[in-house]
Amino acid sequence: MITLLLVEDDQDLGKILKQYLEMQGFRVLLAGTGEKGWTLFLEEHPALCILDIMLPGMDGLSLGKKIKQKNADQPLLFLTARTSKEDILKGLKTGADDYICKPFEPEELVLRIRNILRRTGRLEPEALHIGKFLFIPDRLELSGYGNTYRLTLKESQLLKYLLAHRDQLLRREDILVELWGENDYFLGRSLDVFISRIRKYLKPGKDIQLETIRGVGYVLRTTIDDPRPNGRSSGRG
Amino acid sequence: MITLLLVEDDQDLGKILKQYLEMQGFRVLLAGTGEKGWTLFLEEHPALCILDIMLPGMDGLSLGKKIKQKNADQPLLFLTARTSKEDILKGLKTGADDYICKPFEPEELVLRIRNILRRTGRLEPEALHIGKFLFIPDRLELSGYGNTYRLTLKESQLLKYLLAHRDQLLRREDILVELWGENDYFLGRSLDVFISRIRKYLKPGKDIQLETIRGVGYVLRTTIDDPRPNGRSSGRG
DNA sequence: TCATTGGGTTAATGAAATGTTAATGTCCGG
DNA sequence: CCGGACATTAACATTTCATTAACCCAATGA
Repeated sequence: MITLLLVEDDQDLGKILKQYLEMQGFRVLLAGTGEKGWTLFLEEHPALCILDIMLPGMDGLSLGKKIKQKNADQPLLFLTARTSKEDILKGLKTGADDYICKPFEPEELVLRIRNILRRTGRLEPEALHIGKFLFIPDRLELSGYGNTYRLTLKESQLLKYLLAHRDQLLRREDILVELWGENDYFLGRSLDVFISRIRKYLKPGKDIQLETIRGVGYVLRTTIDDPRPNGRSSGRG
Repeated sequence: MITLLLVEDDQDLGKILKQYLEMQGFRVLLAGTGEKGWTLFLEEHPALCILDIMLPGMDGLSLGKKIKQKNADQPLLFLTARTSKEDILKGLKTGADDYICKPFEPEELVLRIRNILRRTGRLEPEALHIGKFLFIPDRLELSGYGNTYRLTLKESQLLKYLLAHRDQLLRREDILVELWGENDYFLGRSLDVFISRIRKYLKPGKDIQLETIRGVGYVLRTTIDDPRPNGRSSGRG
């Protein structure tokens, strides 16, 4: 199991984050001060340190510097208030590490954590098969038939969602709510555009059908992954 | 039948919710503490866990975390009070999960429950038997005698309506009002067309008659009403 | 028997849904 | 301020499918 070190002096925030991250399958060490964080770092060698910048005593940046001196490759992720000085933010950006401004969505935090872990080779990227394609959502990469496409974020999200529900009839409304958060006419057209693009990518895969169910939504079917003996005839003669 | 686990320490609220959800056709396990909830989760593998965050002893988040560790795909729905940490709790919405703030309308809760179950594919699609055919309205699929037909939305709605009233004499007018919202001469002809199509689909089923009652309407009769070829073992998990 | 009426069936039609490509807007880093 | 990347919106093309029309037969009743 992957161990994270979280150094955060706000008790409530710290506990909630800890629980949330644990729910996502990480092991989380929580420290309330920079000093405690340093000790835990030495003892446990966490895969990633998440450091709040504003800390009583040793602040997050100092702790980060100390950690880097001990282990230059140690991945760090800083939590910072939005009001921080621009130069600090710049400094954080240019370094090899990531940072995230409070207040943030835990979802986003988890995304960044996974990204860092993957970049630094501590987490295997999720790889999904679609017929003869290989899709790595975290890298926004779809490869197969001699090509590798770099998908955009939305393309990737849509493909992932379709794939997570293969052979299910997905109502347009559900897709819209899941990916866009709401459902109106123009978003609907947007969905059409993305469906179109995904079809273009998947075109070489003759065993993959992204079918339209008029008035309802879409179904993604793959023959290779779900080999059914036979007997699917079209409805209309 | 779909099983839900509800962990809620408020006895009254718990009972009311349980009854309401049972009225909606769910099987509901009610636990008053996190510990009891954990036991029930292990024993019953519910399709969805509904967890109050504020619980004596093991709180909802901790329980959720424990459940996720056991089964990362387990859908969760949190009940939460509208507190200062609202912005953080907002982040609990991730993937299969959702949250709802107290106080809430039971209808809204049911809506969210159904959404999650549908998204995660745990809501068994309604499957209806017609002679030797199997009809799944949610998928617009009618299969039997070696074929699977993809029905259109209207075809599907009509078939569903007929089936819901098998062996009853359905007046043309009633069908029209139910499916089209009104009743005029041309809609009547439209109905004729759809009846014709449905008869075509059902043709191989000699034990199925969609009879015309001239001047009144139709009756759908099936000789084999409740097909139990090898006992009723639910093919799904 | 024929006349009449309700319904059956098939094909043509047109509106709405969707597909597709291009233009526009927006954000972000330099 | 500019340029690139990308989502969104617009504009136009295409497809699907309910409706409508047309023509048929079957039942009813005088």
